[in-house]
Amino acid sequence: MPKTDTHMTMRVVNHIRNMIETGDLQPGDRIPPEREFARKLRISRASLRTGIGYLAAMGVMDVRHGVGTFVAEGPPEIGKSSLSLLGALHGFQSWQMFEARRILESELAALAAERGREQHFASLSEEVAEMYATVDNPMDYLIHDVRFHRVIAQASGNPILAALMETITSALYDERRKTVERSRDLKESADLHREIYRAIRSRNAAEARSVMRRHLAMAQSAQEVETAAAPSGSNGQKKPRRKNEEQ
Amino acid sequence: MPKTDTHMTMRVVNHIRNMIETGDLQPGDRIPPEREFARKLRISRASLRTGIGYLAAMGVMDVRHGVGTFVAEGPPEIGKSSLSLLGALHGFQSWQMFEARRILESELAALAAERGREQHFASLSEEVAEMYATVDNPMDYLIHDVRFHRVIAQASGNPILAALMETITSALYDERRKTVERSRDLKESADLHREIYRAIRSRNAAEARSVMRRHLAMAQSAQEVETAAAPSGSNGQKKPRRKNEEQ
DNA sequence: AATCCCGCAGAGGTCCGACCACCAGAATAC
DNA sequence: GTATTCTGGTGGTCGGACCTCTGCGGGATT
Repeated sequence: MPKTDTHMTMRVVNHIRNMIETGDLQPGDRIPPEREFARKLRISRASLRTGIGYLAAMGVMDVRHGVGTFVAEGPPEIGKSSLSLLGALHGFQSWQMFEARRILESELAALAAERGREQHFASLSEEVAEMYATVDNPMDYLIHDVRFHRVIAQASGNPILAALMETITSALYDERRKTVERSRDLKESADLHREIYRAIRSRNAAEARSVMRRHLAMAQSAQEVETAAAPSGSNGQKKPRRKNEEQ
Repeated sequence: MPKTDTHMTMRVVNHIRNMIETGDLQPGDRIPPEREFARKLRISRASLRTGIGYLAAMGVMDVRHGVGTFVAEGPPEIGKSSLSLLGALHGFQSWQMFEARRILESELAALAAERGREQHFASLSEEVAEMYATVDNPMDYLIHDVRFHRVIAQASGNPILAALMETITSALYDERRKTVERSRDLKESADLHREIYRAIRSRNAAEARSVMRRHLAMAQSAQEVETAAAPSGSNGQKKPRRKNEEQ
């Protein structure tokens, strides 16, 4: 992709990329209004917009109608929405997502045990408490469940891994939301989370990794059962016709 | 962000997403010409283009000037170029990328040992041979190095993990290309690759994982040395907070 | 004086219609 | 027969008109 040339869109992308790399632009900063910026870059507003659109699609820019265009803030997100699209496109299977998640999160938990700080432990503890408090309300439970895992990702001290995890998790989330109402063993799930929390807090990386693995394996089978019980097959897989393939 | 709402761009994205999910569109298929498609969707060509641009940025569509617009083919790629951008934006550090890579690839190697097929083993063997043949030509060596790892990803049987790995790898690749010329211990590197290959072929998952870890740890320190020897610091962190000015 | 509401200004969103650049295959020239 | 040119179709860029949304300030209301 190292073509600085033609393609207005790349010109815009590279220009902004430059501004970011030199520090002229930082997260939260606002870029000039489209009309003005376009004039400054000597390109049409339309072209500028395609470039901005490109960056926005990647989550690097945040465009707010009627307000302005900003450099994305907050935790980095990688192609969040794209995974589900790619999934539909290439027929990703549910077990593959779980496998990926299992690998990422178990290591994330181990890292969190090694590097986590008091503030993270506090958040984890709080989320666990909330989970116990909402075992009878799957919807609310799910929220704290997600947050718990997100805190672990932060505690790992590796934003890249955290971003990758978020990518997978958000793809699984929609699915999960549809079936969570049928969940039964939330108490058991909460217990496991508590175990994970304890392992991390006591800085026992191996234990944290192991329990996390167990938790996700259980979550996977639970999810499969709940999905199977669902009326219409909502996802998973379809094998229509493929033409030729291979690589 | 599952809103069918206004926003022409989302209308387009959802429409195409639908066509993909129902199987009307498959990898390699071509969508109608912009003018025609826009008419069919009752929107302007500009809006259609915005939506297509969005999908193209995520790697779901492949737009070819003068030819047409196609659904992406080949192995899925997640926000490939985005990671380096996000990296610049959030100050990802080199060690974080290596850590992520180490975690992903070691597990990938283990999976490959469990699920790899004869055809994968053959490719791996071939790449190893090529590596030995190019120990004196870093540039060429690098090509086979990358391919070797890619074959392992394929052999793992999990396209999601493969895509995640590709995301990280491509971000490291640029960096690598700049310093590879100074590499010295390619022979040693080739030996390690050979070890990995053997472990995978003998279906020794634990060994594959372990050697891969060792290999990547070594690659990391080599990279650090080579980078340090470089003239100007190319990455890492920057703190300037200057506004105004530009270009 | 404090509050509420409306309208303005500025930002992004959509559209149109013309024209440019590119690619592939057909028609033509050698 | 091969090389060259032409041509039709497709994406890419342009600019400039008009719409919609948001934030905010000033006037009307209480």
